[in-house]
Amino acid sequence: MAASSSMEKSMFSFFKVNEEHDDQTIVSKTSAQDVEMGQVRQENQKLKHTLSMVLKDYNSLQTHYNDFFQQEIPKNTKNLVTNQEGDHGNELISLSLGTLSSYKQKDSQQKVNCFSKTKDGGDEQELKLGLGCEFDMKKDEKTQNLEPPVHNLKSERREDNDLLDQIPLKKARVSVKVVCDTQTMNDGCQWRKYGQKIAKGNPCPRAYYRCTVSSSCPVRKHVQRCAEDRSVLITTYEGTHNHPLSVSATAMASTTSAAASMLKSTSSTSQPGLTTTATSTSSSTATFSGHHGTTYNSRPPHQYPFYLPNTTISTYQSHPTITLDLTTNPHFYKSTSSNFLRTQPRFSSSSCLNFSSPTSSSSSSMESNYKNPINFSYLGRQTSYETLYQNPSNDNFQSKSNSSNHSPETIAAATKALTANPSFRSALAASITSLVRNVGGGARI
DNA sequence: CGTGTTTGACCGGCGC
DNA sequence: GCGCCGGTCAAACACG
Repeated sequence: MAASSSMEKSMFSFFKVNEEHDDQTIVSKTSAQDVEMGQVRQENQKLKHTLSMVLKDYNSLQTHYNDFFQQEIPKNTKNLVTNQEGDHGNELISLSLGTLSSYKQKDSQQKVNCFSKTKDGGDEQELKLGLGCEFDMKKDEKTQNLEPPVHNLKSERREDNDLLDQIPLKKARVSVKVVCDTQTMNDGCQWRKYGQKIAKGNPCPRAYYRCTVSSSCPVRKHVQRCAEDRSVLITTYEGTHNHPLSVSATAMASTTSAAASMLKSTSSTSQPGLTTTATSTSSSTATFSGHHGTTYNSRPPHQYPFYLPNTTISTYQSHPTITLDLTTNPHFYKSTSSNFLRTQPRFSSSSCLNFSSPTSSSSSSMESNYKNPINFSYLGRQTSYETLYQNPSNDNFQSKSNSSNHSPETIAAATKALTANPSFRSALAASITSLVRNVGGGARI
């Protein structure tokens, strides 16, 4: 016991000493921690300040962005309307954009390439990106002057446009072909069926729908199964939504808008050496096959301002119509990013159309494209090339862009060109929202 | 009862 | 002028 008590004493003294030492240590540590805390607080303040600055910059940029569109779109519209004067039959096409939303895969086992019926409550969130795309479907000579000619062959240009010019064009239509086993594909909009007809040459009835999101919305669509392949659903959109689109509705709006942009460009770009095979009277279609399964009408692919896979431009019943065939699996999308630049000399942001087909479960390449932001970035680069290529004032950059050396100036110039391209904005809206959705796994925008 | 669909009638554009 | 055809209307009907 004695030993134990002495041990206790020594232990006590030990702890006592240690305690005193600890007190001193604690005091010194506390002061050190105070200093450290002060530094952390200062850093925190700095970070807060930085964050507020970033937010401020972001808001400022957003404001400028909105202002830019508010100024740019009416300006373009004004020009186009002016160009329409004295040109009967021309109509202004306007497709407004919102954003994409989360689409849930209906059934991974199901080989259905259409939009899911699943409606996410979060999709009700209304966003307006304001990426309007308004244009004249048939540009006359005045309009042509608005865009710098790619080649100095105006006479040939007139020939090129004959196909479209000879036909008094009505509202443009965008037709989307998807493999879908449901009666209609869910594109996010609310539709009300108002009619059904058996169209000539197709035993399958054509159903007519109108948008019911807004009572005054003029947008129509008709849905019809393909005569050759009943699993293919052909949805044709016409008109402009005059109301904010739900997030989920924007996918198709973006797609159709970008496609319509392609139509615009089609009717305004010089195309030397054109060979057409237009035959019909009320409908005319001059078709050629481009690379990677791309089908264009009237113009060879290397001359086309836009490069859309499996896309057909035609006029039907005096309606310029662009058909997006999402039923096939173009190896366009399988191009590696490096090959992408080398082998696809003329792209446009519109090539991103398939971003808007997120529920594709049958097309792995499309899906991979959808999930791969790299492809998008290259598409964007190609867009910049296209824009600059059409702009003689950017010859300097054009030569730069042809090389593989991408200096900061080059990137800056590309960025400038990108933001100036309405088509890019269209695809950007679709792409960003798709990517965000994809990355976030259903994250809301 | 409100909302959406069905379906025959009707309209307008176009070709002959 | 007539017929064809695409597109729309609107009454009847179905459904929740």
